[in-house]
Amino acid sequence: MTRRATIRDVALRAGVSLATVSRALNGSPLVKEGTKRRIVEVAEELDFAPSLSARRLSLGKTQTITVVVSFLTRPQAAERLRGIDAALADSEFDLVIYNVETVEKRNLYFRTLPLRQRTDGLLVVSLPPPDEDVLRLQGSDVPIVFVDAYENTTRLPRVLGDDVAGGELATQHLLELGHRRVGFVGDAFANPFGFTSSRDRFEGYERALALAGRKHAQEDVALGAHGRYEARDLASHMLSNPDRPTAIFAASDTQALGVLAAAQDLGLHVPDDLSVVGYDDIEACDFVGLTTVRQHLFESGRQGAQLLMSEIVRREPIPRSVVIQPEIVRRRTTGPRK
Amino acid sequence: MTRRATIRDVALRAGVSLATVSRALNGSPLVKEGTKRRIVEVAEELDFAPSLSARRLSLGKTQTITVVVSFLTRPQAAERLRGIDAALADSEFDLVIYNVETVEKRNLYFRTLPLRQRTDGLLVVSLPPPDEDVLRLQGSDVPIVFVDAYENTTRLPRVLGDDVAGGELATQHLLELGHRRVGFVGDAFANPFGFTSSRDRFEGYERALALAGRKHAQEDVALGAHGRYEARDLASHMLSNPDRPTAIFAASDTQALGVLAAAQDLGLHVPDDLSVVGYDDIEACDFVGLTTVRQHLFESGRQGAQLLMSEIVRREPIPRSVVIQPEIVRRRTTGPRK
DNA sequence: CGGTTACATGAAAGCGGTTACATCGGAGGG
DNA sequence: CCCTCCGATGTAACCGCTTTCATGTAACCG
Repeated sequence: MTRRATIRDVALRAGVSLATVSRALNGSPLVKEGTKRRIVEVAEELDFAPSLSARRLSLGKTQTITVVVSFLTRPQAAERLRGIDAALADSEFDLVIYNVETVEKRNLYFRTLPLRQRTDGLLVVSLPPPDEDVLRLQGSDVPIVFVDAYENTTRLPRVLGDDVAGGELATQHLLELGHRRVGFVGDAFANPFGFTSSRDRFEGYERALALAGRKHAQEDVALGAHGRYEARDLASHMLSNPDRPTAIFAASDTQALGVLAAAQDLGLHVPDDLSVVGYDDIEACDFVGLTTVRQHLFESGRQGAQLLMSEIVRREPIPRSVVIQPEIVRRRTTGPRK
Repeated sequence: MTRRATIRDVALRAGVSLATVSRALNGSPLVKEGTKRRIVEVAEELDFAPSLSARRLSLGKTQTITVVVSFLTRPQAAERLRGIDAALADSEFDLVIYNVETVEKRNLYFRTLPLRQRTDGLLVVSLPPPDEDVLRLQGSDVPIVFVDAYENTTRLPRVLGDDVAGGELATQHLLELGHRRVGFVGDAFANPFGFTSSRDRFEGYERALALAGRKHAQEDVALGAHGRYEARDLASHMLSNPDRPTAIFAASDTQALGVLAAAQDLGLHVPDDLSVVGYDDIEACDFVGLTTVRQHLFESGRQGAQLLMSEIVRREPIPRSVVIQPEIVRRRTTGPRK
């Protein structure tokens, strides 16, 4: 077993030509039944497997879908990836992954990946393109779909959650429970990647307040770096004030968990002294009992992948934006204002 | 911009031959500095990018590492994947991913993926090969490394955690705290994928008990399907007995979280009434305060990928088994027996 | 000043498939 | 009975790159 069999070897052994073998193995109707059988037999005997590289070169297709995802290990990313995998699992496409955790990597990938020579389609997850690449991406000959990337993707095909609506939902829920002062803990709006979810969720928060004829107090909004510990510190500060909000909406579950930790530190009982709502509905919510806004993560990945496939395979025009509506999931961290 | 430029176009425009362009672009020292500059210039003008398929076919390499991973969305898997990505990020290899959640998929992948024509190397994560494939894998011409797969990989290169030692560590920790009756909640030992972690951790548990001159009571061991809810039910039952263990070692963090839920249901205070130790050290442990056994997930992925790379690139003989030792992480769910 | 040598470049043969086009034998029609 | 046409197969070009081997040139040497 020194060298893998090629289509040539099969042809020789089966006593037919290359072309016939290729046709037979690709199920062309032009090959007589008997010949086909013989060829398949020989192919198995020789343990033949076609070279993907050769096939791809010849076909002029890469048979590959490239996924560029930011912060692969965040639970959201993994869940979306599974949705993508589900959509691709029974297709002929291979799934190639690039993980982005730095701006440099992002820039590099946006410059080098959207090429016909590299991939048949690009799926970009949770990563808005940098300004300088937008135009090129619009004119790209490679189909691209963005999932969970709002900024700079207006004229590109994308699947989005409605963060504003989600923020409104969360805040509304708290207001309905009778809370008058609702705090907000989120990411700083400006960030190197151009993530907008915190900003948009905040917008929904403001809108809900406005609809109730309210406005947030300056000190009820705390923004900082993403992360549980950072959120805990922010919340600690906010809650130490004796004149504090009775509810907090956090821009992500991770941050909501930080808020919960802060409450615990301060001896505040949840939900009696403080109600908390998060965002995303990651797995941890369930066992912590965190009320949150559910994005349909798996679904967003699946739909993104399907959009991309239909564009690639059927050359269908892509609807510009698919929006997936969030929903509120009530658990144990929210209750009526006491 | 109807057709992407090929190396031919560059050659033509630069007034040199194909060969020279290829050499120039691949940094061969054989090309005169001036020529090289001109070629690079023209290449940029034409926005040239080499076809990967053609390159791969010509080189006879796929420049691809294939990762087969079970249950991609489990936090462990994602973290390991990140380790793999880290090791590969600056290499020339693309990362192709196959997610396995059914036995059928597993069988399919083990049969079709380990081929020179498909990939330069295979990294199998948390998925022991089925019996019938072991021999073929041993004789495979594609370098393969297993990560976190014990069964059927004895004669294959692999990176393993020491589950027995981990189980012993966890149990020892509880014994040192003065607990006399330590329960075990884990997965059924038999399962379609051949996972062995629960069994091995149990073995460590027994060993620690034996070293302390103890033996577990029949009713202190509960096995069932993996999952938080399943574990909660098992623990509920075990803890309802008035004559119950004062500590429980769970075979995974997920299950430990179930045990905690059961304790809460029964009004048992942790750690005063019950100590709980998990396994894995997933992210949730930190905010729940769960004492656990840390496997070095990121590290295991990284080392697996590196092993594979060195085998591929330098044709180094692979050390058979790399074992990564677990360590105990003390948090708030364990305390002295009261 | 002719011959060797080192260096830069070109020509062409792959890599392993797919497929347009040519070919050939036999069935059907006039 | 010959011509046409069709279905099955073969031939060869091509996909775009790498690399061996040949070639030309200029520098170097005795």
